[in-house]
Amino acid sequence: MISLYDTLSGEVRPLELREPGRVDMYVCGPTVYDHPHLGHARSALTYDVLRRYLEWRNLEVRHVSNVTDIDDKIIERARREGRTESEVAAEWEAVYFDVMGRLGVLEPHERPRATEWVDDMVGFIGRLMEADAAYVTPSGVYLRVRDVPDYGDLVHRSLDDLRASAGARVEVDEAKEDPLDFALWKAAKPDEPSWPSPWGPGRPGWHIECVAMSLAILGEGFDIHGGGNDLVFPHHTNERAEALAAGQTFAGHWMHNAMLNIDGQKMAKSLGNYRTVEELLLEHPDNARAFRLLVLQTHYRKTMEVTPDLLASARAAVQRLDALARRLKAASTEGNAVEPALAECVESSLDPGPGSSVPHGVTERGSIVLSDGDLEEWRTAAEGTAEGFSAEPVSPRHQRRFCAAMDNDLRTPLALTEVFTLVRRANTAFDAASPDGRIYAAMAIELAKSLGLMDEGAEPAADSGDAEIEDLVARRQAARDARDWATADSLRDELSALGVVVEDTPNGPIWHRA
RNA sequence: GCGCCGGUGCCCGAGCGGACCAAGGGAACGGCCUGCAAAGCCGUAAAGCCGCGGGUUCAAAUCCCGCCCGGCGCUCCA
Repeated sequence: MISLYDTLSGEVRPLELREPGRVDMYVCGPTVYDHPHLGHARSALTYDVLRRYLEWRNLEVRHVSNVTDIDDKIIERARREGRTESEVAAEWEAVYFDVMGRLGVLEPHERPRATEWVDDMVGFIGRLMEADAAYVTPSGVYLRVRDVPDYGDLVHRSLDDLRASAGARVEVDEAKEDPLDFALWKAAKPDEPSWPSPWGPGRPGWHIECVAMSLAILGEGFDIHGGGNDLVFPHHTNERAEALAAGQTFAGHWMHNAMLNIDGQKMAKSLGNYRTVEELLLEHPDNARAFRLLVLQTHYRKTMEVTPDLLASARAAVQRLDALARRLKAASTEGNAVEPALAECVESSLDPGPGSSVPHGVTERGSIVLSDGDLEEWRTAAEGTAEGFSAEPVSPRHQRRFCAAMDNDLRTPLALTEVFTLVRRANTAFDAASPDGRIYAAMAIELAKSLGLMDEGAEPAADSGDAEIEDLVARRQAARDARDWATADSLRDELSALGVVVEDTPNGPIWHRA
């Protein structure tokens, strides 16, 4: 049973799926006109982790995320650069997905572009007009907010309250019936791209695209609608109003991630502490995973801090995971992956309890290296019957706690606790030359993978320098065997000059790039 | 002004009524391991009793009231 905080009801509620076994989620994506910043990254990572976890629990996820490729900012940039809006949007859309990909964010299954769905939006507005929920003014088509039942429910504010602050910052269009009414369709202005409509040429208002596309692609009552918490009002409130006014059932669950602070202050261009993801990635090769870890170490509904120190600390933690992965690899005799069997073990300890509507288990994952014997041992160990093993039932217990934490509104900081506890147990067991080491290590890595913390096709594949390095490592080992420390140390210096770190283990030396 | 969210050790950050837990990560220091390292493990005491002041309770970091401080939102915004 997986529960998530629902902004609308204001409480953590079980995720009731429209269709058992499948989760349909729509997440508000970027407006593509500039470099993606760390805030975009946090948001994308939040939903990436949700998706990965749901999939890891064997749910089929359909993840849709829009690309807003027409709006004021894009028009402005296009004008400034003397290009077309679609050129600007195409450029930044490519940058966005490239950057997110480098952060390990899985691509949404569908990423509809607003400009390709204008017909649907026009159709949707047409239905609102027919229902007399909207009206036309010289500047466009507006939704009549006062007729929408429970308009302010998502922000938990009354209509009067909202009305009181409406216009406080933005000039109110006198033609509107009510200051809260918002544009569904903006009448074309000179030199702006426009599309035809029954109300004259123009372009869609901000909110209509998400309603039209989410309902068209996922259908009524889809499971989760997500985005940053700055979208709760007005964006999501207005999307919801449009859907309600059209008589359509909208999202079942509203999910919002919190913002982030840089060096203790909100990140803003005006404060000069605006950080792009590209800068982050350039700074250090491990920053992609370090940032993900940082995101995971803070609950998604809480403002997170980003400072150079925190990033460095997260990098150290990530390296700890990598070190364990190397240890596991070195300790595994033959590289025969027996993945499905391990998955079975994992699944056996994932029992969500009676009455759960959520299927459980794990999807197939590659690259955990264990022998068949290990698995058998693990299984019996889990039953607490095998001699020489103490891993039981500790390992499954950590996993259960991990799932319990994740199931309870994605408490990733708590879930990580289990991962790192497993890491320590694994290392302790390895130190003691206990067979438990591989079990703990495999489990720790499996859990880390479910959060996207371990690179998928892990093995970076031998590159050209490897033969040379292997040779140096071997010669150093030979020198050590001959107790020729001077030679051994100078060879280690050579390796370190190549950016290679050697670690001596009971199973012989292993090395990795720093 | 209205609404919301936080204030826990050197830093980040769990815990949200009692137990194994004030978790986990990072930093620092000491020790073990090591030919030396790296990695790893172990330990760190009397000023962390959980922003401050009251209250509820047999029992509160956890609930209630007030106050102080910080952050965010109120149609640009992840």
